Amino acid sequence: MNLEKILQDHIAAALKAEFDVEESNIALQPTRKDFEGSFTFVVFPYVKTLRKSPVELGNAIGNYLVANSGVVKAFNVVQGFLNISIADAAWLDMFGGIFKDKKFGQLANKKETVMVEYSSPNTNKPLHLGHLRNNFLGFSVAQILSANGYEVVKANLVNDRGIHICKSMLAYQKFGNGETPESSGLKGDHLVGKYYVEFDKHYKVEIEALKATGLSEDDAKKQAPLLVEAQEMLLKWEEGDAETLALWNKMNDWVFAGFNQTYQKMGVSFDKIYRESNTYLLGKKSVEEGLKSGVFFQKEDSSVWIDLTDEGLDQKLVLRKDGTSVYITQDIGTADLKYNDFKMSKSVYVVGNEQDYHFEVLFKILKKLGRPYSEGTYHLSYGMVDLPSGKMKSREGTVVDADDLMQEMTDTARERTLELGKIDGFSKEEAEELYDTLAMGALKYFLLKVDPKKRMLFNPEESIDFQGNTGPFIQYTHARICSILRKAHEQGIIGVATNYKTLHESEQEVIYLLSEYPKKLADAGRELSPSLIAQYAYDLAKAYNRFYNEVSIFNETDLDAQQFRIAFSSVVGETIKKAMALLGINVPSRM
RNA sequence: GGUUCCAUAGCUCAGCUGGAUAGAGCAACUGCCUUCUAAGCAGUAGGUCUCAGGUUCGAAUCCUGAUGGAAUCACCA
Repeated sequence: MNLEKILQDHIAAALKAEFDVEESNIALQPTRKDFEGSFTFVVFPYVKTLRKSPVELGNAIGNYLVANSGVVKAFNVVQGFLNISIADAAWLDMFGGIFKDKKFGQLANKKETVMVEYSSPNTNKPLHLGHLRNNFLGFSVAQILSANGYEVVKANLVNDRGIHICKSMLAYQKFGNGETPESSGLKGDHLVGKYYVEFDKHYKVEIEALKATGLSEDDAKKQAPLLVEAQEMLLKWEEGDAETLALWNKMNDWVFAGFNQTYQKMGVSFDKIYRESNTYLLGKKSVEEGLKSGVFFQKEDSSVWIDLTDEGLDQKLVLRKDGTSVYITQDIGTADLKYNDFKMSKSVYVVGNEQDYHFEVLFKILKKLGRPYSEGTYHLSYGMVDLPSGKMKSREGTVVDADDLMQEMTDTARERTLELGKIDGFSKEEAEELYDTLAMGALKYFLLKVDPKKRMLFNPEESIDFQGNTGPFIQYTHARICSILRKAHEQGIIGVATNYKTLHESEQEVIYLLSEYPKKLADAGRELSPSLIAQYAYDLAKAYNRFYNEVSIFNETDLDAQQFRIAFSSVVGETIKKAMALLGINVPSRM
């Protein structure tokens, strides 16, 4: 049982015993640094009802705690704030519990399945910085939910068909000259992306030419031969035309090979891949069903709609007049498919906030259709990654490519590491692995430490830091701890938690943070927010570094203190490792 | 124009269901490596929490309005 809970119970008991007040919700907060104490209880709310002064109240509760709780050493009352100091023995007792608990930080099995869908790339261009945020977020949220006791299914719904895919196919057919990843040395996804850009280039020329003949911009866009041809290609694809399918398969294979390489470097993975080429026809049945039950209605031109005006939204099309699907139609069908596959109680869609409206509509439709799983659907809507110049735009060449960025990070990590010159004993492979670990640590931490809901800024002119509130800072702390543990092992010093008596202030602060880990994990799971874990890992590393600087281990003459500090360091190291793993970040044992 | 979201130090970000003198990092400045890894530690400086009202013992946090910014409002996905 943690101290906070013990205190809350005793404060409730104190209120009952001293003032006959029933209070079930006792809110504690960490004591501000400028005051003596660890936890603070605010007594203001009771001043009015009990007609006592804040000081009187604080003293009464404080005295009760010292006399009865068994964990409170002292207290002070400043204005309406009761600051509570915890006895060292109680801290150490709690630490002992954490030290023994091999499964510390793994919450109880919830016996529920959650799906986290993330990544969801288009197979017509390579991944960029925005996708990195998406992938890191999705993977991390999956890890966090898993540690919260859920069975997690990581899903990826790949958008591998549609007019945009045909655009790159067409451009390749016309201008590709049989280029392959092998012949050009270009990664598959980049090669395909090149032809997507190529399409746009020629398309624009055609539009200008048509405009010169007097057509309006809109008409020119619709009538440009390349676009018409792409649309014809899409029809052929849907009809199953062999030649078109062969090209589609070939180019998709290239893209998937490229993506897999990128996913591997990113360190993300999936349990289930859905492809839109297999799901795009789903949902039509649901529309028919909804039409019968009156959830949808049909207009004169026979297109099908849903009226969401009573929900503060608009009317929304769910089936075209020619009977073909729109985006949301297949999403309805895919939602059913996923549920049939996994029967999950929650389904998280990690998709950018530009699609807020889409998901609002989708979830309302699922609810109106009476889907049993609709209550568990959640759009994890994350903010865009902006550049100083604003939004990334592929047409203006301002897109930050994922592969390039990861490579640059690795180069920077190599440079920094070699400058510091601390890895003399490393083999070439070990060194490369370290650069990779540090590079991805810096990048992932940078993207995950920010609240997912908020948009964030990335400045390509400034390299991502390796110092301060960063991934490498936390990784460094872990490496330091490993170094201590190696030395302790050499000297035959064993970690023992029980015999130590008097805590250094920095030790107490770290124990407090350790005890908060399960709560932080639960918070992060509830909020689906890796940033809470990132912040926690930083605070823990920071507090440990202070201890490291102020307290010696190997010069300590008291054996009990020494053994405690070894136990203590190993728990901090393990906790840092676990927290970072929740972010998808590895920690090195030397750097 | 309608809807939704955002605004905290020069810059990038924290700030939990309202609590004390609003916190980190970067950048600037000052100390600390003959001692467990200085990718570290300690310190200085930096704020009208966009603005104006309101709610109350108490507001960066809740409410209203204004200003500035973003997203979205396709028979695109």
